[in-house]
Amino acid sequence: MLEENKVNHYLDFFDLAPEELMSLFSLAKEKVLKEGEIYVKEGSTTGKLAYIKSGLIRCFLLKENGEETTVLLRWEDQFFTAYDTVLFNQASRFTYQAMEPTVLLEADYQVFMEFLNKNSKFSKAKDYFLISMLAEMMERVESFVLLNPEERYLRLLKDKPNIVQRCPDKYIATLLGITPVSLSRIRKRLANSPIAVSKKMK
Amino acid sequence: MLEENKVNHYLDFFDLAPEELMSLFSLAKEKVLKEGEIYVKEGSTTGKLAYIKSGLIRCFLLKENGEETTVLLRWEDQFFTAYDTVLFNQASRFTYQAMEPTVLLEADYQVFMEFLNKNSKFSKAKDYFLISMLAEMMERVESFVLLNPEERYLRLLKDKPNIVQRCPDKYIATLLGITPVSLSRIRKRLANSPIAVSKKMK
DNA sequence: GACATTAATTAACTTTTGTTAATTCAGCCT
DNA sequence: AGGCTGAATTAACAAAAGTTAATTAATGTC
Repeated sequence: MLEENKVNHYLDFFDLAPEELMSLFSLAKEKVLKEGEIYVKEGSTTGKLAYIKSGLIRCFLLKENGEETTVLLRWEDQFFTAYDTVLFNQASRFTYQAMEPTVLLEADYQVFMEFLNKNSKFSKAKDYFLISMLAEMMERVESFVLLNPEERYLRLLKDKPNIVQRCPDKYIATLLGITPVSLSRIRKRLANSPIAVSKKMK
Repeated sequence: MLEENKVNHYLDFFDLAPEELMSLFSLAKEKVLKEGEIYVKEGSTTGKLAYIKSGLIRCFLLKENGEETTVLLRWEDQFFTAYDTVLFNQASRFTYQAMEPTVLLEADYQVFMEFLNKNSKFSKAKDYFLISMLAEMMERVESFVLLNPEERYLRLLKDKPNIVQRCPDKYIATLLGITPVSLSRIRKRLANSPIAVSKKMK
């Protein structure tokens, strides 16, 4: 289960009765991951939906040359799925790995969605999470078309400082669409001219 | 209204009765845009949802230096909204402009959503369009973290050749996160070594 | 058809990134 | 403490992208 303050937040925010929220949780089972543990491996076809109670999950793709590219990070209070499995019915091209000790609530995607569809009160919650995810992806697309790598890094630092801290730089680099070497150079540039930082942050 | 084949497709795909689909259309009114016409201007606060019957809409942002960056293209059979207005209740940072003669079906976002929520049969359709949009944004994020500009251009050419054709290169360039000058160079490189093209397309 | 306007290309130059490899740094283990 | 491991930094060079401006091509207008 969730902590009491989160439970109350969801009850209030989505206007649910306690029994309704409980019936949702009854569909999910808890899963504990150690730091570094793989949750979904590339090639997997399990259509699970997971809610992150605590921790940090990294979604990455293994390229032909053996290098990893981090595509997505998900953290506490967010949902995630192996999205090409669930949306396109394909084997997952990505691997999902815990970056920290992580606790998930896991349910079958189809079962969960059908359950949500049966009760219209859940539909608001479903929309909320879908739209949150969509908004986040739009913001990311924006950051790619509007900002250069240095500006993207500064924005990420500003918007999600604790996520940057919890994740090695090499993963942050590929998340930003650049190489770890390049990120290191950007960090050096910024350290040498802190004026530039505040100017760009405005 | 829509053409008959599209109507039939939606009736079938979402398992709706003709009256149900009609009741949806009754919420919307048609709007015709000339080529180049502005549909939503930066700073607008109108929370409309639009379905594109035909045509092509460009969503762009005007930067401080006066340059336009194209953030998003939407075309026939897709929905779109001034998303920062609807999702975050802000004045739109973006302008939405018709690239071609365009016909929209337009409805008030809040009214439309409340209507959809009243009938669970519409919920499948709502999810479908939300998830389609999400999937498209995820694919775009992927293309930014996994591909370089040349590869992004080749992929766009491959996946959406007719959209590339219908839109001036300078808008395609900023959509890919690069400058028009750079896109022109990429096109030249590809023209000079067509072998590279087929290799990269594999 | 000549002119005006805008898009696309080319050129010249600067800045940044990618690549590969070497070096330094930091955490961890026994 | 010493040594191992992987992350981060640095270096050196090649390749690509940004910037500004000039040139060419394409399109529409009178």
